[in-house]
Amino acid sequence: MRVATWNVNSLGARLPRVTAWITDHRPDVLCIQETKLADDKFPTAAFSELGYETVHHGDGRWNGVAIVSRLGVDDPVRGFGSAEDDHGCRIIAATCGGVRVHSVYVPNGRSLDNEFYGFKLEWLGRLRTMLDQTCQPGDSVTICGDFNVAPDDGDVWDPAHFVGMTHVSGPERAALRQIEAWGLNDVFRRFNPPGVFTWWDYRAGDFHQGRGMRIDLVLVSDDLADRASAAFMDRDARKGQKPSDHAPVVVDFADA
DNA sequence: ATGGTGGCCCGGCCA
Repeated sequence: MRVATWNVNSLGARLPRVTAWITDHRPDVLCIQETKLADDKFPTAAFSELGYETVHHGDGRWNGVAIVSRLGVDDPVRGFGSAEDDHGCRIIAATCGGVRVHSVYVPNGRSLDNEFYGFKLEWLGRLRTMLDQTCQPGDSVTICGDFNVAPDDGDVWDPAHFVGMTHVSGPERAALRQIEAWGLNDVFRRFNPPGVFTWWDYRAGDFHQGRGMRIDLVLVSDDLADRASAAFMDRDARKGQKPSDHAPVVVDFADA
């Protein structure tokens, strides 16, 4: 099974690149973030033509998350599955080939003194609570998406540059560890050294200068972690005309 | 350097 995650920064602007990428890499499941589409504008047909089913959770201009799967999209849940607001369509779940898949777009947080930083920490806490309430230890589970947190200093181009900023702060990293402590593994690092990034600011030539961060993660339960056979970031997808500012992350699993 | 670029959709927000 091949699982991928990609923050496309507007599926409307990126659809040709996304369908071409799917054709080239044939993921079984692709989690998409920042579709920036309302549900009624989601390009279902473009994916069904490629053999994929989809579920989407979006209300228009901001955020929006989707799961694209050729292993089914059973029991979809939009948002946190409760009355709690997910702060603008930032999480969707579905079961794909027996694996409970979550596509997440964690709030950015803006800055440590901004109220949105508090929302970010709350949101990460709610993600852990949702796991406790909807998944059982022993289930096959993955949470894929743009976490807007770099797990450790090897995941940013210059730790000194980020002192006092979001994405690297202690509380964010602690909240991420609390999610992993449910029983999830950041398997990418097993196959890649520090300094392999997934996001580069559009500005100032950051991509070409190597000034990036690894904030797009594929977290998997122990059974999946045991079967992980490869993990890579597709740098080519960040190149060329009209790229997203994120590259896709791909993890392969041997059959059970 | 409070810059820079890109997406939304047309003035300003968001990343």
